[in-house]
Amino acid sequence: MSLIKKTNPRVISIKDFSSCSYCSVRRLCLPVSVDKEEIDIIDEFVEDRPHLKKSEYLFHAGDKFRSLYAIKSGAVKTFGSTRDGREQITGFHFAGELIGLDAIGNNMHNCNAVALEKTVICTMPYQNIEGISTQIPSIQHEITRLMSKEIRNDEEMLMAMGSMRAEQRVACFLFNLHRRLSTNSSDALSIRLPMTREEIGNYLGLSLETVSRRMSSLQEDGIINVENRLITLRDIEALQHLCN
Amino acid sequence: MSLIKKTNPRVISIKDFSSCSYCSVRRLCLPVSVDKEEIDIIDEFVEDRPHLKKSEYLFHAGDKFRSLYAIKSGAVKTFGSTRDGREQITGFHFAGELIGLDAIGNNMHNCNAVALEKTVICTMPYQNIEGISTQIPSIQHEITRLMSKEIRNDEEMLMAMGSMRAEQRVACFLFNLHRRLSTNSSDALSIRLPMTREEIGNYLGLSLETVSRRMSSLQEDGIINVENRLITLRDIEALQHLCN
DNA sequence: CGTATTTTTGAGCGATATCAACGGAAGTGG
DNA sequence: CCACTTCCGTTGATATCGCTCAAAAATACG
Repeated sequence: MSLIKKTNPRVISIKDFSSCSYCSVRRLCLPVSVDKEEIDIIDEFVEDRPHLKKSEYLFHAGDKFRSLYAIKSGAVKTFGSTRDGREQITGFHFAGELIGLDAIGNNMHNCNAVALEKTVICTMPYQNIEGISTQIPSIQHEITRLMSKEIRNDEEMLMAMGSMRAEQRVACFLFNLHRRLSTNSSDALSIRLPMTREEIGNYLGLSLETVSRRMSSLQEDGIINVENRLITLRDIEALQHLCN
Repeated sequence: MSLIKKTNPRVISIKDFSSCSYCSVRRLCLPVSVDKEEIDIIDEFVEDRPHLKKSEYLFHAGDKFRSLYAIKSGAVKTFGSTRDGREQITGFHFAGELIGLDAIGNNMHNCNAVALEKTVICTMPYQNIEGISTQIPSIQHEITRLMSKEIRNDEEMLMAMGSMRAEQRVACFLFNLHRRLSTNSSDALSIRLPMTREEIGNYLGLSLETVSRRMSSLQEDGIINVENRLITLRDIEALQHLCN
């Protein structure tokens, strides 16, 4: 491939810009601990990169598990449905994050995944991943690491839900977003929320009104600025302190 | 090993009764999808089987991650500490269940694990597991499956915490125990709780008084019987219905 | 048998949910 | 680009669930 690149850079550059090598979130994604040549192998097993519009489903609960999905850009929510029809959001996911790991266990997706905004997805068929793992052992290790991290995240969230009051939950939620959206090069001091207050409340176990009220009080305390969906962090120390 | 067994059965039988082959929870544990000869290999990498008394630690948060632990008998709680010193329980674990999976990611235990009663543990050094995975590929797959299952569990719990009222949470908690403690051969209609009301409340995000009250009301409704720590399920249908 | 721990039950209070109304933003179709 | 509609966010008033405090009963433990 790199050979072709030299001889015909114009055509190839189109593929390149969607490839892992040129992906802006590569350092957060599966090929994190993989060297240059190996990325091409990973690239090959990325099946396609569908563009989702807002509210489009990536997968439904009950779907057969075929692939893991990496978010190239945009944002996704995952949620289950209670029998009485209401949805319960279990996570928000951003660029560089992998979803579908919870489906490996029983070969079936256990939640729904919906784009919160225009989103680009890298589809990675799990069979290919398992095959590739023999060639690149670090991939298996990386998957294990990511799963372990997800368990940790969920359990952190459980701890929060068990012991925190509304204001703490909201603060914790925002601080968590801050951490996840910050990169080596930039601190995410302004966050444009891709989800509604209702979705935040659903996720945090609060009513949408309480989310709104607690955001207002965090603003009054000079910790954040709220301007519709644009949240500006004014005192990160204080925010972090609320999270313990 | 099976050779020695024939020549000197008396000595070996002692080892056997603690070995995986003879373990009563084998079908729930790591060697679930492994055939006879392979079990001996697994047996070999089980380092030791410490007996924990009530309140003894299996590991502390911050400990270097060395091993996964399977519970042979007894019960364990895992919990983290908030900065203000209180503990937040993230899970209860019973015979046949594996703990420590969340530590693989950052090579460090992220929570504490304490025996709730007399408990026997199988210590499985992770290095050995990784090594053995090349010999028994199904082991790696099994670990992945178990991690995925834990993610699913945690997310189910998150859904519960986000949307359920106190009575539902308690009902859900009991039904979950029922499922986990039931085996092919027996339905766990009577459950002897190894944890206090306070620990249940901590786990469910409720006060110990509320746990007690909601158990009483479930009893009044004829759904369960409460006799100190012995819970008898009288109407499992109704219990399950509350969980939704 | 006595002490400590755990559990139950009651009373009052506080945090958060629910209900309601309004204003603003965003999307839609002309 | 504007008018219309729908969705979203804020704020206020009231209701309710679950917490805290308190005390006593039941159980476990040495």
